[in-house]
Amino acid sequence: MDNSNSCCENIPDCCDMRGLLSFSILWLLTKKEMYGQELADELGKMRGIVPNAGTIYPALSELEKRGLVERIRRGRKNYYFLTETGRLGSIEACRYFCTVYEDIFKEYGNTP
Amino acid sequence: MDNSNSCCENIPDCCDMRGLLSFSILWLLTKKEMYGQELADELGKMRGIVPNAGTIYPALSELEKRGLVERIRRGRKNYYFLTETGRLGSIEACRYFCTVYEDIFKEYGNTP
DNA sequence: CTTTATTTATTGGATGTCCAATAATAAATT
DNA sequence: AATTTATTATTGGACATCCAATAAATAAAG
Repeated sequence: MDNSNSCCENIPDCCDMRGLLSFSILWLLTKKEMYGQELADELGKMRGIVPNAGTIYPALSELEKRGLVERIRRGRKNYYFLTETGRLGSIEACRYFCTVYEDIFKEYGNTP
Repeated sequence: MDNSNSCCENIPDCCDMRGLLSFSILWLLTKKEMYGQELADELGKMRGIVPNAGTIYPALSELEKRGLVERIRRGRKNYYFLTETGRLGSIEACRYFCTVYEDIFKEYGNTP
């Protein structure tokens, strides 16, 4: 089984890169509605590791509980999509995120 | 007391923005060596919240234990600086970070 | 020398993220 | 109908990050 990451360089082992899961989910959902596994796969493309079911479903439930996402069932899939609160919240969070890590991106990002 | 953040917009409440503390510390230490409170203040400038002593000192101890930072005492201050491993690790982590969140930065970052 | 301020440090509790393991449900296939 | 596959879901344990509260050690100020 190929465990290499299609998207990014090796995952660093020098420090913990956990966090920002809910943030990333909200951002992905600004692009299109997705069901659980689809979201997990997209997160895998971003980060190089596909989050486990025990990681993603509790996060989705929490976001739903907070009124940031809703779901609709189609066949056996639960499609998640942003509420208006979730969409506004994601924009706010993305702006904050970019301000916080701006300098790191200027230094290491590929800005063509 | 002015608790407003000098650097960034309001901290979002839609999702958890925790994580990446050790990553941020390592990055700050690529700029200059710093003592604990100085690091906490710099993190405050970045993120809008100054991390508590109970947050930052355990993180520094862990980084030291892993051989990523060392410290030298001057007066009552412990100055932390990167080891060679820490410097290389930080670069690796920054590259990974920028790849993972590239699209968010393209969308929300201020790229003049 | 005594007091004050700075800096470092620890404890305890909360929460989010992480995985492995297990299971339940529902659609598709045989 | 029975089996297989896809998808959702939960449990339990680990760890990083977060704060409030408390304290100790050291330098500076009086």
